[in-house]
Amino acid sequence: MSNNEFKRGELYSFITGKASTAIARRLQKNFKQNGVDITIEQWSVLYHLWKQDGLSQQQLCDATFRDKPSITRLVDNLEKLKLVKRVASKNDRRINMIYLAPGAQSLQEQTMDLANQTLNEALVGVTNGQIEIAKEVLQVVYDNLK
Amino acid sequence: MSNNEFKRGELYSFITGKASTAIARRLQKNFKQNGVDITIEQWSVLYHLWKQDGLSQQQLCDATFRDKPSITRLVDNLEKLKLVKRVASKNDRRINMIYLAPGAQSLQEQTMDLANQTLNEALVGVTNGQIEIAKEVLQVVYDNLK
DNA sequence: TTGAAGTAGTTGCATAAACAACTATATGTC
DNA sequence: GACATATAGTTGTTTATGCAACTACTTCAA
Repeated sequence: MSNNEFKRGELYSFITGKASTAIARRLQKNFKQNGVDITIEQWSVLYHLWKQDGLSQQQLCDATFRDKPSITRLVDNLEKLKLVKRVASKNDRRINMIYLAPGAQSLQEQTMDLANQTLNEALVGVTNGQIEIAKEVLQVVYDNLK
Repeated sequence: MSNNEFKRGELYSFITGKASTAIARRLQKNFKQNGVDITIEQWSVLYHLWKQDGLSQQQLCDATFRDKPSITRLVDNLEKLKLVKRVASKNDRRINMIYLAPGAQSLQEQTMDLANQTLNEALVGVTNGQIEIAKEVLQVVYDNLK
């Protein structure tokens, strides 16, 4: 028997990810209350483009841990909102490069502040040491399964 | 400035819950490979009914951290699969009590085993002490936001 | 006892996810 | 060069979520 085996009663919250659901909902609410009309999923795509503009859809799949149809449709919706644009690559005509549109620039600072603020609300009463360990565990879980 | 403030680069995985997404996907895959044809969300409802049969839809909302429309539709689908049944309460005619149907009994042991096995795959290389701290942090986050 | 407020559940709509099947383009090998 | 294989992206279908608006029933208070 593995020494990591969970007692049955403890399974549920790990698998269902209640905490990250709660953070995402709170961030969505904070976006809305501040007049930011995008979804968390759309924001997660913009987040990676703010780090590096001009990624292919496949690179966005890898960065956001989503499959290709999901990114196709998120980019569809972000294009409708005029926050990104698709540009066909000249080297490889299969590839769409995704670039931030002017409207997205103004969202960066505001949404990053709201995200930091939301995490601070979430982490009241948690020490930095505990946060480090939790992050480590979640990273190992992710690496074990990916 | 809060001493819990995250550096920007660390925001993303906490908010998007990559680890719990990965666990849920792996469990879904393990269900499928073993011929268990239900979704993780449906399983999460059954999970609570196995702990206590005969819960109202509202109690399922609280237990699974979902809103009422979500539970209405999950119960709709579980009823179609003949895994649960709705029974109108006689005391309070607003309430549907949800009971496990015979087909659900046989799933309990198998899916619980698969869930434990999935968690063990996920937690390879993580110590019990780290798991305890991670669980604590996630619980505090949840309590801070709910 | 009746009218207001609260609670349980449902329905409609928009967004998103997973999976399979598909098109178009590129690459690598004979 | 031609064909097999791989890669990038799209589309269709089913399931699920969040929010708002709604119905039905219950409770509470004047």
